[in-house]
Amino acid sequence: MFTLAEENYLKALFHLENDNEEGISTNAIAEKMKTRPSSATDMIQKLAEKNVVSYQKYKGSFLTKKGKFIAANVIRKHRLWEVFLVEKLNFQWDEVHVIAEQLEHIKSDELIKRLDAYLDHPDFDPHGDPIPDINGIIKPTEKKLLSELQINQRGICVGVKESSSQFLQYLDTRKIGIGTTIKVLDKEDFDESMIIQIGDHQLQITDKIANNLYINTH
Amino acid sequence: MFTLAEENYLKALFHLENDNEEGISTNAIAEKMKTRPSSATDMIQKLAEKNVVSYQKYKGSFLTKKGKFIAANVIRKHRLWEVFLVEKLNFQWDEVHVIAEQLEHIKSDELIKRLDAYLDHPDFDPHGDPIPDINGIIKPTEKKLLSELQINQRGICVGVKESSSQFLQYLDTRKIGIGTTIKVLDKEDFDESMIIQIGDHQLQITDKIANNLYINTH
DNA sequence: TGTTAAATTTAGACAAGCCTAAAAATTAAA
DNA sequence: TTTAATTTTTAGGCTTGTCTAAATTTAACA
Repeated sequence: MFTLAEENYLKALFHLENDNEEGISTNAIAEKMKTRPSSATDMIQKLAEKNVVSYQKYKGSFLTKKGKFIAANVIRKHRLWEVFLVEKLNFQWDEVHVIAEQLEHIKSDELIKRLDAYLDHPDFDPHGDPIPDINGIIKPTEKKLLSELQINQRGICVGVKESSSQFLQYLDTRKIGIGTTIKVLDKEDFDESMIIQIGDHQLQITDKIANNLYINTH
Repeated sequence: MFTLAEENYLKALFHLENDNEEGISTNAIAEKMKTRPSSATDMIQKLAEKNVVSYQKYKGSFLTKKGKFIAANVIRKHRLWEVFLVEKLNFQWDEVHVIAEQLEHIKSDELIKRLDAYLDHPDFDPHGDPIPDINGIIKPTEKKLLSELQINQRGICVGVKESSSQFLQYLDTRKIGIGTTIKVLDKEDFDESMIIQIGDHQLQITDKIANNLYINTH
C-alpha cells in the first residue's frame, strides 16, 4: 500500500516521463512537487526501495513497470472523479482539479469500478485528457493543436494544453468546450491569429489561444 | 483547518457524547479510536488548545460548541457519501461505511453542497441515521426498537442499532431495509421472539433482532 | 481511613515527510 | 584540464501522531 505522499510522487514522475526520455532529475521532481531537492531525494530512495522507481545516485530516476501501473491508476481515479464532478455535479471544468486531487487517493477498487460504470466508461476527462484503463493503458490519440489546422479544416475540441483557470474561463465565456466543433475560416500569416467558426458565430483568436487548444480532426 | 486524525477524534467524541452525560473518559476515547490512552491524552490536549474540546486533567472531556459543529459536519459528509454510494453506485448498505470513512475527509464545501442537492437533500443515510444539516443540527426522530412494539402494531424500519456486516446481511437476505413496513403479528413472552409480517411473507425473529431494529410508528 | 487498583498523564522514542546547512559528485567554462 | 558552478546527496532537526514505560491522580474497598 502507498501513502498519499508516495502516490503524489509517482504521479509526478509519470507526468515528467512524458517529456524526458532520460532519467528524471531530482531537481525536476522537487520543482514539480514543490519541495526541496533533499526531500525529493529522500522520497525517491524510499520509492526505489519499494521497487516502483529505478534510481541511481546522481543519475536521475524513472518509474518501473510496477510504478507506472500505480501512477496510471491514481491518474485514472483523478480523471474519473473529474468527469463525475462535471457531468453529475455540474462543476465548471476549471473548478474540479483541486477536488479531484483529494478524491484520487480514496482507496477502493470496487468504488472506481462502479464509478466508471456509472459514468458510462468515459475515455476522456473534462479537459480532454485520456483516462487510463484498469490496466493503466492510455489509448494514444492523434490530436493536434488548433494552430496546426489549415483554412477550411474543421475538428472537434478534445483538450487544452495548459489548463490555467483564466484560460478555461476564457473558453467558457466563448462557448468553447470539449466536443465543440471548430472550423478555421481564415489564418493571418502576420501574427498567426485566426478566425474560427463556433456554432453559428465567428471569433477571432490569437496565436496563444490557437496553440493551447487540442483538436481531433480524424 | 483540522487534520484527518483530529477530525476522527472529534467524530468519536460526538458519538460518545450521546451516551455519556458526563465528560468522556480518556479510556473511552482511546478504546473508540483504537489507540492507547496516552495517545488519546495527547490528542485531547491538542484539541483543547484549539478550543474544540473542553478538557480538565483526570476529569474527562467534551466537545465545545465549535467542536460539535465540526464533528457534525464530518458526520454530515460521511452520511451523504453513504447515500451516494447506495443510491447512485448501487452498493449494499453494509459495504459503504469503510469507503465513507475516507470520503468524509474530502475538503470542499461546494462539493458537499452540490452532492447534497444531487441526492435531493436526503434526511437519512442508508442505515437510517439522520444527516446533520449544514449548521450541524440533527433533527430529532422518535424512533423505537421493534421489540417495543405491541401485537398488531406496525411501523417503518428507519435504522439499525448495531450495524455489523453480519446483521446487515441477515436483513438483506430477508428483504428488510430502510423504508420496509413491518407489522408485529405475535409476540412470545417466554423468549421474547416475535412473528412479523414483511410484505406478503411472515418471519419469526429472535429478541436479538427485535432489539436491533429501529421502527418509526408515527 | 488507609491501601490497593484502576485510570490518567508525563517522559522519552520512533517513523513519515518535510526542512536547512554542508558535503560530495557532476557538468560547464576558461 | 583545472577550476568554478550546478546538481545532488547526506547529516541533523522538526512536527504529527503514535507507542511503551513510568509516574501520578482518582476511585474502590476492607
